[in-house]
Amino acid sequence: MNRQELSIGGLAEKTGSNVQTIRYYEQIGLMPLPERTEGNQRRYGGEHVQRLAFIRNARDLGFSIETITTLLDLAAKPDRPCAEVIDIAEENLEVVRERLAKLRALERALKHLVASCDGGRMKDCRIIEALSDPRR
Amino acid sequence: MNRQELSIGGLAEKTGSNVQTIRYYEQIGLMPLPERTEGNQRRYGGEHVQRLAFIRNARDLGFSIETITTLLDLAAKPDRPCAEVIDIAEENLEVVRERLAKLRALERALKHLVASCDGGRMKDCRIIEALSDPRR
DNA sequence: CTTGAATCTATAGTCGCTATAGCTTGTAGC
DNA sequence: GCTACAAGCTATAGCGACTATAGATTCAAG
Repeated sequence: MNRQELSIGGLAEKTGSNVQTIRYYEQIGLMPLPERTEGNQRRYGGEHVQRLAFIRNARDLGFSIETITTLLDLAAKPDRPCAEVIDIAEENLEVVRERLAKLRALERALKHLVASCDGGRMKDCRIIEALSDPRR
Repeated sequence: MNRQELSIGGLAEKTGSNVQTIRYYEQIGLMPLPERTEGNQRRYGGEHVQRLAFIRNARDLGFSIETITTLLDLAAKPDRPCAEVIDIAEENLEVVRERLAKLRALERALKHLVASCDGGRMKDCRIIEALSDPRR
């Protein structure tokens, strides 16, 4: 009772994942094939739990699936320098910062838009007007 | 020479859009069907230009296509009160703010992650370690 | 044994686009 | 009128990361 004992639902619960997502990850090769019962049900052990935790942690931090694949490959090589991992994390941080900048600009524009209209009829609506502005 | 005179490429250029996107908008019903030449090419006039400008402006502000459909419907009713438009814009602003909060948290986590590793071997890599933390 | 929940595979959908293949039309230049 | 090339057309599939559903099987509890 310490080998592959988790059903897919059990694994999902343990890692805050979704059953469908786990199947999806298996399909795309991100999660290795698990053992199966005679009834063809998946059974997972500690290594799968760990790997899925890694994946979900990385997803939560905004790493793409492709990047996670790379990170997992790198993590499997204990004697390599971890400079590459640092690079990847830094790139990701940069992307997040760019997204933040864009969202901030968007917030500003929306705030301004909302403030520009004081109610009334649709034909005088400043929001509709602003949205109707010609482009370029 | 002032009726429907713009080709789809012309419309795309005038509104900073993409030909494919315009066709997509037509397919999902967001853009009305235009007139056609004998050779079956689309030809657009001022009303289409205006409508597409509205759509792109709204998309730029993060409104979903569904919401834009609603806004367009509302805009077509000049005597209605524009309270609904204000509500929609405010909701959208709220969504943007939530996304901002999430991204800020993400930036913080990533910043911390990047700072936690000072190079070395993969087996001592603090980033990999952090990603390997158990869930929940 | 029965029942109901969980599991399975296959397939399609979500959101908002974007790309491509193969064919036709339009336009400019000769 | 012919040629060449760009732009147009429809149909279909793909992108990224999931998510849902249908119909069938397995599992576990009573």
